[in-house]
Amino acid sequence: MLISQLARSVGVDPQTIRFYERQGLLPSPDRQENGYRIYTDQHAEQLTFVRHCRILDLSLSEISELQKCQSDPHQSCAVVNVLLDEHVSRLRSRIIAMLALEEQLISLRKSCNDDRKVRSCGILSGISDIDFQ
Amino acid sequence: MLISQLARSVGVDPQTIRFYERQGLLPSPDRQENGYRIYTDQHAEQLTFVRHCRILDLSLSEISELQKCQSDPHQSCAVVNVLLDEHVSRLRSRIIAMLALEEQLISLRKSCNDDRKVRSCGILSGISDIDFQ
DNA sequence: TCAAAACCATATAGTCGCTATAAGGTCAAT
DNA sequence: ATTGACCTTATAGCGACTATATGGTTTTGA
Repeated sequence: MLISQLARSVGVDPQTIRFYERQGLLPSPDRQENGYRIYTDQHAEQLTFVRHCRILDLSLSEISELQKCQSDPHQSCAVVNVLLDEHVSRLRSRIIAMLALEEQLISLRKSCNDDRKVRSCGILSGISDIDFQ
Repeated sequence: MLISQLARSVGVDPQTIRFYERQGLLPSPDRQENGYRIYTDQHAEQLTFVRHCRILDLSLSEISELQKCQSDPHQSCAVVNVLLDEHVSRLRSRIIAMLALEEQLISLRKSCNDDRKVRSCGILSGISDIDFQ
């Protein structure tokens, strides 16, 4: 399969596939005589794994850690568990921060509901004054 | 006040101040004879405004829009309201996406609670199999 | 008095995960 | 023979900084 076929079947850009290859997330595939990359179903599976990880918002280096684990199936999977636990807890604190942020923004927004002039608009002065502790 | 004093008082890096100046978010201050930037309290206020906006996760170009509004106090503040409304709704959808993500991750994490070997670990296979619709 | 530490300046490169562009080679169909 | 759709590599751009290199200036203290 050529790169654009793989790309279509997984739903990414061909450039992204070459990028993953350069980053070491996908093995370099064999080439045709003309230099074109040829991919197998196994490549498609690996690419799908990477994409699923990205949808879970894992970083490329986290993905590369997981791949190292995959390549040694007798190793303990504690590493995987820890990685995922840390990821969840980072996500959790980002969500909490964003909820607090949303509250701030909504209360700021309430300080100017109607269409007045900037001079008396509560939002701009609110941004200056608000107490971010 | 010199750049590092301003930086300390607002809680940013001096480099960030120079960066904001280059981006047009802060006016170029006067210089001493030796070329050192000298800042006034007004600069400190402007920098604080920028930082507060950044804490609210507004982008630099959104901040620049707000500054344009500030500079014309007789203009209607509808622009400000719209900008904030859009920001809140973007934030809202990011939060919703992240909550969904968290749920995915937590259920994935449950598929391997104990310290087995990678071969039978539910997480790695779960990532490959899970149905992202 | 002289040297080290602590400032200041500019310019440039790196971060992350792509995405876009340029410049060119290959291949099938018209 | 040429068009169009592919393929290749290399390089630059995004956003919001942060780090590094290189050099000038000022202050501190032994």
